[in-house]
Amino acid sequence: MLRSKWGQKRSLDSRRGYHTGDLHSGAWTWELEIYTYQNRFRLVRCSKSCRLRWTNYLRPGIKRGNFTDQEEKMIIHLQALLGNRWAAIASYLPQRTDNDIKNYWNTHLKKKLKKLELSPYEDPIPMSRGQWEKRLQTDIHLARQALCDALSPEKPSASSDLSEAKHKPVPGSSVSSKSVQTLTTIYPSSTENIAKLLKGWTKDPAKQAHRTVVADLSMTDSTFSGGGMPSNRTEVSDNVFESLIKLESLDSSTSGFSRSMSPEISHLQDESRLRFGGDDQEQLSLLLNWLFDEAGKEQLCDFPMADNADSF
DNA sequence: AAATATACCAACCGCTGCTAC
DNA sequence: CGTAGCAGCGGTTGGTATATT
Repeated sequence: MLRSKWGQKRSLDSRRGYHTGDLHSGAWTWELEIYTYQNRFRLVRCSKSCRLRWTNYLRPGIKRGNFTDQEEKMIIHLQALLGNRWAAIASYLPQRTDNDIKNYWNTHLKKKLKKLELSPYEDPIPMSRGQWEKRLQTDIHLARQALCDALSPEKPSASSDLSEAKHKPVPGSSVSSKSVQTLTTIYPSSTENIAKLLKGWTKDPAKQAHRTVVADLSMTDSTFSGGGMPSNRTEVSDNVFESLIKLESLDSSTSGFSRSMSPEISHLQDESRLRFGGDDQEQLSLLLNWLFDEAGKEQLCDFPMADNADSF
């Protein structure tokens, strides 16, 4: 029988005398696999299939098997922040492929969350989906506010709101006064990250902006449909910032998360810390222009998410 | 033991963006 | 500027293993 797929299971491969693991450990080339399959089954794979096979299955360093609790939490958290952007989520789990994460989400986590209707943060006290969404939005609000303050030169008392927040923890929010302090400490590096990320954008703002729109339009969020998640360009861009901030916040609180953080992000952080050692305001002003002028239809500081959160 | 249902996940499909020409 | 080729992404499919009846 001519199989239409590479061989579904490792055990099946083994029964055929074909061990992907052997290829891993040896001097593997994907040409070898093409050769093997073509001679064994007389199949001709297109380059796309081969690339996919490589990136999702054969690439060295891919971790297989069950997801750990830590990984599971990260996926849930990142999915909430980034939506179904599996590639982006996978960048924070270097050993897992986007396909793996996507499958795991669709087959396990969706059901799990639906069944339990609990907070993905796994607080000691179970929380309903609505409560969890409210808390998430409040967290995002605080992070957004922090970013706004950090970026706004016209607001000398930049952290006033935040200082207030320190004294008045938002009910239901997981951002305690302690974590707010964490946010305070992570402003600079977050700003730097954003400026760094925008570095590419500044090369061709129109294109990058278009990409963002396209990316957002193609984004669907089954979990949070109608839950106040991003629905336009500005918000989705903000979401990236929020995720950065949030992730850094987590970084401060969970070393495991820090360890598994995307090497790219880590690199950006390191590099930007060096770059922004002085008064490199150019990047910052570009960022501000982008945030407040071009995308000024919806001001960053309007905090629409907060309004939504209040409506719960 | 056989039939059926369910779970899992590698691979497929269609789309978009980038690059080279 | 238009086009072809390629890479990457996310949704979906369908083959297989396992559980249940």
